[in-house]
Amino acid sequence: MVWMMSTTDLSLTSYLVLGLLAREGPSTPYDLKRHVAATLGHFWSFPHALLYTEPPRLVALCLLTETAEVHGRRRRIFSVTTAGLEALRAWLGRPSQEPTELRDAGLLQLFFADLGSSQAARSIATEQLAQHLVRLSAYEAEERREDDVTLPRGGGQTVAHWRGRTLRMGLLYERAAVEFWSGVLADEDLAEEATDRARAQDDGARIRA
Amino acid sequence: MVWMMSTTDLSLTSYLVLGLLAREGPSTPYDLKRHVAATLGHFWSFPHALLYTEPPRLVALCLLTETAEVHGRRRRIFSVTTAGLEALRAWLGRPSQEPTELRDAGLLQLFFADLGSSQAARSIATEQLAQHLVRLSAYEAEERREDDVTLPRGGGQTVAHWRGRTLRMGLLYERAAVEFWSGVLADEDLAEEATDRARAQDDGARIRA
DNA sequence: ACCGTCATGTAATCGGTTACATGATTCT
DNA sequence: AGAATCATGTAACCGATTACATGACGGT
Repeated sequence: MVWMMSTTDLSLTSYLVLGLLAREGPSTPYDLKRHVAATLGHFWSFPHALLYTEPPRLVALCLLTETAEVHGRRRRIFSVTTAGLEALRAWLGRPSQEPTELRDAGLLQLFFADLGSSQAARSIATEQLAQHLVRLSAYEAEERREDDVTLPRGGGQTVAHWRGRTLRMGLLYERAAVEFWSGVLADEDLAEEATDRARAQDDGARIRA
Repeated sequence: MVWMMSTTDLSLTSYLVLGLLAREGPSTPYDLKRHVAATLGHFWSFPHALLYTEPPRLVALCLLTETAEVHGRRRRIFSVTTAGLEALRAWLGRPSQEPTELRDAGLLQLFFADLGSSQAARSIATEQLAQHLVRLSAYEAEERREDDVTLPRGGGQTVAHWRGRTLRMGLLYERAAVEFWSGVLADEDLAEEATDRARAQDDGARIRA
């Protein structure tokens, strides 16, 4: 078999678009946007502009085709071509080895908290903990809803499995985050107690002197 | 107090550079690179080129100063200015609300695994699990080393706390990831068993017919 | 002296983000 | 009819990634 040109291999965004179109069939960028928002979008931001600009790129590579609507909202509808499907499958056949990219502004702030005010770490951790708790409970609510829909089917968990999985990864991450930030807060409390004690002792010494 | 121009607020990379310089004192981009590699770099990639191009940007904003070395390797040494420190502190005083960005190629592949071969999910999960196990044990080893260094000091955990923290977040994340991917593999095993059983039954029926 | 790796930097490209802008629908 | 939101798109900027390229240093 002749080896396919690697088409300067595609970005993860490309595969996202390719995959969604393969699964959902012909869609508009707005459709893509909604699907993303409901799944990966929870912890991996894909600004809507991306989902408008990426498909045309893929059309240029012959991995998609475009159908323009004539009246009403002249939206652009995209579909995968055979080549597109092939590219997607080829990618799926090569398990990725790239490490996870975990970018978190709060974590960066905590990392430098010692350079800020004495309360910096505490306030950062408080904020982060609050945020993660909110997201965690949102996920848990979504999970319950999902269960309600899925369980009645009984047995075969073949349908909408992918959806539950991103949900589950999000859940596990948020739990880890909550644990982490709680730990930070606890540490801070300990540290504060310690300095309080030290100060008290110091004051005592000063008074005695 | 007159409110500082927001200096078209800075990117996270800017704060990384600002913070490292504030903590470590005057450094070359290469110094920065090493510090990053030993801490955040584990799960947040900062290509070295960034650490060479970002400081000049900050110099232009008067947040850093540059000292050029004359002979030997004419390296560029950067230091924070008072304005730089101020910007850093101001940022630390505003706890971030941006959500975590969790970008993972493996997760994306899993999300679309149903569109690939029947073995796709399994091989993706196997690969990911292996990767995460490696990183997890690397973190654990590093944690032990860290403890060896830290514990003897006894009492006050004021030193090198930041380092342990990124380590800890990495650890918790990797544990979550290992749990996740193990779960995926288990699911796949169940699913395969089910289809095997179904096929066996089917074969049986065919033979009896 | 040579080789390998460490160290240092620059340039070009390209994808992602922000910002802008406007057209449809729906609801009141 | 008007407001609000949904839906749709474009363009410019800028940061990040890649690739290239070379200089110093340490060991043999």
